[in-house]
Amino acid sequence: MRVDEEYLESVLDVVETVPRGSATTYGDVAEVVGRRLGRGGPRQVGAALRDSGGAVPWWRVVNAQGRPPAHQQTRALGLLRDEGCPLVADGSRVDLRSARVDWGPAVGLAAGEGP
DNA sequence: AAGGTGACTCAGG
DNA sequence: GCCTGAGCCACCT
Repeated sequence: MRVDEEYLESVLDVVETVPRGSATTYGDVAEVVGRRLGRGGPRQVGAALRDSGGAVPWWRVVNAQGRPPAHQQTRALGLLRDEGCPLVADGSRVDLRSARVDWGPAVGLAAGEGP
């Protein structure tokens, strides 16, 4: 499945803002992008990142359990560990309680970001 | 038009 | 913690 250009761009935009050493979830990205475009969901975010081909720090985007995508799991966890992102004790997943970026209720609606 | 698919999520057992 | 099933959205046969 592919996503259209506009959606892809928005997703990349948001993911690029995730600072080194933290992470976010597909659901959160979907919420912010959805706020701007009024469409999409977590699955669309996944599709967008898949299509983006590494143009953004995709490894900072994990699922609701703090687990990176199955295909790139080892790779992602390694990168996250290297950049100092908080992981759980066994390093198998991100500790979202401390690593998760908290996007305020208005992120994505700031002037110049919306349609 | 109809059914399949997936880098998702949530509730249940 | 792991597995299931239902819900989900947009694209692809």
